[in-house]
Amino acid sequence: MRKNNGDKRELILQAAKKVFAENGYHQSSITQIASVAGIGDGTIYNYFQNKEHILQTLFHETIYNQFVPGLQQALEPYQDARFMLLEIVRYHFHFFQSDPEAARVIQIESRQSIQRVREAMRPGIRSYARIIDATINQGMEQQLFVSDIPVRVSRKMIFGTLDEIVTNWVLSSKDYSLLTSVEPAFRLLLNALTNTNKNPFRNE
Amino acid sequence: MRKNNGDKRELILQAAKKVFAENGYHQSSITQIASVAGIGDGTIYNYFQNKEHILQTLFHETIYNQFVPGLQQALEPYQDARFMLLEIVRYHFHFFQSDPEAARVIQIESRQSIQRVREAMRPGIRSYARIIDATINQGMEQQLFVSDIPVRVSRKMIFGTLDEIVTNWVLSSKDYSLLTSVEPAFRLLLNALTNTNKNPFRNE
Amino acid sequence: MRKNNGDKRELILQAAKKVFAENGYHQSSITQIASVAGIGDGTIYNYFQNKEHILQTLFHETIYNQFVPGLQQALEPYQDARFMLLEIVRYHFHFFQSDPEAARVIQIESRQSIQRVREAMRPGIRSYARIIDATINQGMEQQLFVSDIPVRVSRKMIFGTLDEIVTNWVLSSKDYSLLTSVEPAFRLLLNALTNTNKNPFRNE
Amino acid sequence: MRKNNGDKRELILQAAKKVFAENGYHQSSITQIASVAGIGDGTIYNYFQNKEHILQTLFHETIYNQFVPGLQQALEPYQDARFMLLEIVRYHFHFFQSDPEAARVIQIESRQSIQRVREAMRPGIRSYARIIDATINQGMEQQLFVSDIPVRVSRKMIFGTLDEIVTNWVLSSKDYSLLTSVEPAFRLLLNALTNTNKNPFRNE
DNA sequence: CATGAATGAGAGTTCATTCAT
DNA sequence: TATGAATGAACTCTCATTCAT
Repeated sequence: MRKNNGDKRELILQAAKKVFAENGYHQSSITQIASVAGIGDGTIYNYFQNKEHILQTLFHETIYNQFVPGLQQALEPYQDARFMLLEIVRYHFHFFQSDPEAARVIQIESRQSIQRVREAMRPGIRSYARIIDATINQGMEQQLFVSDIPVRVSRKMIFGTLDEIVTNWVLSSKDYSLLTSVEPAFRLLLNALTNTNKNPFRNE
Repeated sequence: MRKNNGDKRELILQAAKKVFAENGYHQSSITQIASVAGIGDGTIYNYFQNKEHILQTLFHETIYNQFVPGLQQALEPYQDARFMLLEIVRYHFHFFQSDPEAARVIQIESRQSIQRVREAMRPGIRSYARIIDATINQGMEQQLFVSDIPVRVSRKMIFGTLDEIVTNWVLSSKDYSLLTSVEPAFRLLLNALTNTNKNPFRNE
Repeated sequence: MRKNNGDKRELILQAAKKVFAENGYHQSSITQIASVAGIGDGTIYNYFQNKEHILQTLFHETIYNQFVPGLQQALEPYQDARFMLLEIVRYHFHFFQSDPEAARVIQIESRQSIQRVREAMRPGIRSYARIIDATINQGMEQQLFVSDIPVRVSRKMIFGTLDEIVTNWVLSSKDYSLLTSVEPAFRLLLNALTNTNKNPFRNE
Repeated sequence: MRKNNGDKRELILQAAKKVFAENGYHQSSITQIASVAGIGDGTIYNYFQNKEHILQTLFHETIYNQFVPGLQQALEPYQDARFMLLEIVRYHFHFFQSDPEAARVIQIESRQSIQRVREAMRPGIRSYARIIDATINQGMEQQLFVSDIPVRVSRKMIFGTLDEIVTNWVLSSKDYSLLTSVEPAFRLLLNALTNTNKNPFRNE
């Protein structure tokens, strides 16, 4: 049975993920991707408008179609914002650890200054942001989290922290498990969000 | 009297910063940089080995020669780790706010998958990391900061948070001041490092 | 049906031969070659790794694949080393006369100081040298040629003489036939190799 | 005392000889030559019109001003054309052996297909040719040399043979003395010019 | 005369994209 | 739909030559 279109499209995406992860977007050529996919160069253009479009799609499908839905599902069981935060941390690390190539492409290659690539990233990023925001808001409603910090800033802290830890891991030899960072990262973030210090410079 | 090397070299770096910030490294050409600098293409090669070398130098000079020394000086007056943390936050935001082009290049272009570029960044990044680590350690010695979180993780949180906030600002229309984020970001980070949730899931 | 590789490759080689013959290797550009071949610049790189490789191939194909096999065939009928020497002279002049562009490239451009080019020529040159050496040895076995001169030196005389005559012709207006030199050159070389003078400085 | 013009001109020529011999004409840069000469790039243009002109001059001075006069002087004592031929062989090999860098430039680098370079070579070559021709003519008048071969062809044999031997030596590791070739080369050439094979294919 | 920083034309080469098959 | 040879714009980089000092 001949491969259907869906398969071939996916084939190209997987090949591109591999090649981008290995060499970087600008150092990768269409010929390389086609070669890894075992197809002709021209065939790629039946499925993607251009090279840039592959990267856009790769990002969009990974974040918007995989990461975010998976996270939503993973959060469903929880009500307590603290548990939800823990799950976000765990899920984030787990996701990228289980697909290091995707991690590399997302963390490194998508940070291109190409405007169109950034725009393709936006819906996925925004969905993720909304989930984090909802969690923070819920924590505030549950009077578990500080309420005098703009949600936006808290969210950037959460995302920035997770992102930084993953990026460091991606660029390392990856000989340690990302999951060992779940606990300390969670505790830091929970600390940050938990309201107790009225006067930060108190000397009690 | 002839322009000395320092002048011309600096001229090229400034032009490159501008062009890289506007178009991104890979989308920038030597001809563009030369044109902005008001010099001939070939002149650039009297001062830099190649295009990559310009980017490397830009990073190194900005982080290692400007950012880090400035931060060290800014931290000198302080003893209390909490004040030092505040100064780190303030300085970080202030630095990039006052040179948005540098910010763009540092925040975005540094995410290159070119190994040599990453390596050129390393000394600067590591110096910065050492300063943050020293601050955290000092806070722990002063029994101000929690001591049961690996310094490495705390540092990544701090850096990741600041980085994320700056990146968002850089990619935005920049119509708000980064300095408005000093307070909330500091409070979050201080909370993270000072709060103690012995039992994070307690329901008191 | 699409042109096959052989055609396009040959097309490029012929164009390069023409252009190199006219301007010399270093004064020839890829664009000129492509233009003469009636193809795009980039196409050349589908068949040759780089400009140097074209020159190497040109040498190799001309000497190793054309000149030497043709000479071997031409020598087959002969047993007497003197007839073989005559045929070498005749064939050498005939070959280059019938392809003056090849002659020019071989005679002039081969004097490149580029090591890789020299190395590409070696197999062809060595094959030719072996044929000449075999002829000389045969003449000595047949007691027709002097046996107290190193074969190596005799071969250099033969090759040097033919080469010099061709080079002069190539650089001239080529308004005379190389073949007029067959007889005198042959007679000189045969004289040189024929053993009769015991005392070179005799005054008989 | 400051170096006078003659010195500096000579300095440049010597530097160029060295650099050309080492890297080849096209692979050598003005900057390299200036550097070896210990002067500024621009200074070279006070003494030579351009890079090509240096090569032309180098050739001209070496052959026309050094090689040829030296040969004329070396030939003076001799009357017998055979001794003159011997001296030509000896002198030719001696000259290039004692200045291998000159040899390399003359044998290899001057064989460029640049028309103007070839033209600059002509007077020197022609002078040398005239000396060889005179020697051959003298030998014929003295009834020592065969008179039924065009002088032009004999001269090409002589020059081609010597040239080929020197070229091979230049391109070799030069671990043998060129002078070992004096005797066999001379004997071959003398044979060529003196033997008489009225019927070359006789079976006596 | 001497300098060497500045120049810019021109080189070789790459590679995303097209399109005839 | 699949192909991959062909393309040529665009790139980085070199270096002979100039000229203000």
